[in-house]
Amino acid sequence: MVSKKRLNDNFNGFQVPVVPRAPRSIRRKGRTYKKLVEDNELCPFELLAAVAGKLLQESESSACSNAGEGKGQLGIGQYGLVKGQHGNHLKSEGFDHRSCAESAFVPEVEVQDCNLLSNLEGFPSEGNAPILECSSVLAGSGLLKNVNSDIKLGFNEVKADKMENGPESQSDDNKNHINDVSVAPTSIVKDPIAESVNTDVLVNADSNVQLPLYRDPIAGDFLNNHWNNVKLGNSDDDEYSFGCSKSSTKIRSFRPQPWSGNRRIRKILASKYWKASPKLKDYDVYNTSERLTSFYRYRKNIYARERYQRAPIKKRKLYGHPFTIAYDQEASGESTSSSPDKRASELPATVKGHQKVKDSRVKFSIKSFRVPELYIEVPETTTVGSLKRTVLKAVTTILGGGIRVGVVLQGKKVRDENRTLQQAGISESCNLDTLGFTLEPSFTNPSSMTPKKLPLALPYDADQQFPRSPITADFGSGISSSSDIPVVTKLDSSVDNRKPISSLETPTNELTDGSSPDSKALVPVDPMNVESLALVPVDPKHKRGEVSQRRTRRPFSVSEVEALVEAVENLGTGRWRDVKKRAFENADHRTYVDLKDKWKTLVHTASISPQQRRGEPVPQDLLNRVLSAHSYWSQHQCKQQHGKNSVERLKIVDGVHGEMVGA
DNA sequence: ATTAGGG
DNA sequence: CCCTAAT
Repeated sequence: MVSKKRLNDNFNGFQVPVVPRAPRSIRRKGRTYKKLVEDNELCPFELLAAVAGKLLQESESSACSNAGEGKGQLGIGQYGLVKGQHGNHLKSEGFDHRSCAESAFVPEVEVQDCNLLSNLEGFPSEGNAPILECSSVLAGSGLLKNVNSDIKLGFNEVKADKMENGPESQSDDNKNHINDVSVAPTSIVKDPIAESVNTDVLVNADSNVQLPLYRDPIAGDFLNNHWNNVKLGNSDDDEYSFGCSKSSTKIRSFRPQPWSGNRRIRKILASKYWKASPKLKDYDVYNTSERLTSFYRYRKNIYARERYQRAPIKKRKLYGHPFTIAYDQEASGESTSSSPDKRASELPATVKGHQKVKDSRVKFSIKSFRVPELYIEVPETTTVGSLKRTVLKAVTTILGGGIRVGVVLQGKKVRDENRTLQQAGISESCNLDTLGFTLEPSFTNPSSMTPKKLPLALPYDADQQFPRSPITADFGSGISSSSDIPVVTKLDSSVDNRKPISSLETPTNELTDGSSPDSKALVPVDPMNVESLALVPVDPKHKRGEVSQRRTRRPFSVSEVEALVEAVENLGTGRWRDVKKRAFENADHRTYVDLKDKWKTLVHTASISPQQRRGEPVPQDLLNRVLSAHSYWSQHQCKQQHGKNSVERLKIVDGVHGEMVGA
């Protein structure tokens, strides 16, 4: 928690977030879900994955940073796969307009500890601010070994706003590199269609975006310490696939912005945030992401709305095999209690700097990251290239909003960042194969089932320039979509304004409650912590290897509440399954139990004074309806009788409160 | 698989 | 939201 706070503070406005993760929820999902699942396939965006990987590295490095700076690089693959609507498998085929991209895959990225990294690359440990560089990685290509501290993110087209935060004290000045991430949409250059999947080359961008991430250079002692690595390969795609919702099929949302592949934006991050915690221990991935966040934050232009979806039925299965893990090392398994000394001895070169290093290092090779579901909507006439750009934009938007990395073990999110890997069950003995990482936007709106809200507008920088290359032509169509701009407007004034906006602005706090936990999602392997942790008996609750995680909190939106109220008015309480079917058929993350619980809370909320209510305010009229319906159904033991009659009666009730009418 | 309730 | 018990 502490950390959480810390983070928030740092970020200034960024909230933490809600994490959109794949909902584990699925406790019971009806066939409906299955259907969805089937329909949806994963579409990987490598970018995100790459970024995520980067982040991870970074975070690690940052952790290390205290001691020294680590460098990590991320590679970003460019191509994302999009599935056809029906296609089940990921294919690299061209996409349909409507296809939903569920996830992006990233080539494997190997993340090494900072330490390792630092060692490897030798960047000067001192002084430089590490930067994350994301280079593109081709699929298949494997690991990035290099770790440089720089991350580069290039956004094509995006204009760079310059965000500069002054380099913080940290110093980075020059040192901090700005990251350029270049994600070049390959497509741009090439024929869109053809490229679909494979293409991508990374573009180098000259680009521009730089993110200086990091903190002061610190001694690299730290680095030295760890050597053991466990590799974890992630293979899952699905685990969290965010499905497209069935109904929607379409992707909603982003305003397409065309951009040229070449352009890049540069931004500077404030170094401040990048600082790593002084101690290695705490260091969490989060920081990294946050840093990024701050970095991007400025680009408010674009909003991507995300929905998190769940992979319904399969969820569990998926969870089961998200990762492939290879063990490099010996130690991890033992880690639990092994004595430090012993380990140390085991690790050769290892520990120079730290004495503590007892545990072995865990090396993670992340093949892909699951990205939250993105909804984008473009005209059918748009080109593939444009689509790609749109997707990219959406992705970058998300990134801009701040990305967080979540760790999922056996389908459960590991939220406690303070937990050691061992405690979390991430060790050889445990189920490494069930380990997964997710990228989570920091700001997200829980999607509601309501479509109307869904559309997101992405405000974008008007000024952005788009190259006028041949490609540009393509854009044209895409751009046309940009006509959607209005959408943006819509967003602002949208009905729900509160929601979307709030989501952005409101940070984390609220959402966080339940969900924020992510902030601690990644547990860096910290030798020191390990030790200390080792002393502590493992929490009985968590079996080794398994971390139980609560579902992410997804506050009901007003529209959802409205739908719920409506359904209950008509169906009565006690028929949650029906309510679910009737009003939340497409909301995979809302189980009937959730609806029941929500109703319970609504009744309570309606009973208390407005001052005592928390969270997103529910319109009083809705609350009145809640009370009316509750009252009504309490009197009419409805359970058995509902049906038509109910409607009538309700109306009567309404009269009383005057609200019922709705639908 | 649902429902009801407590935590 | 989770968990459990009872259906």
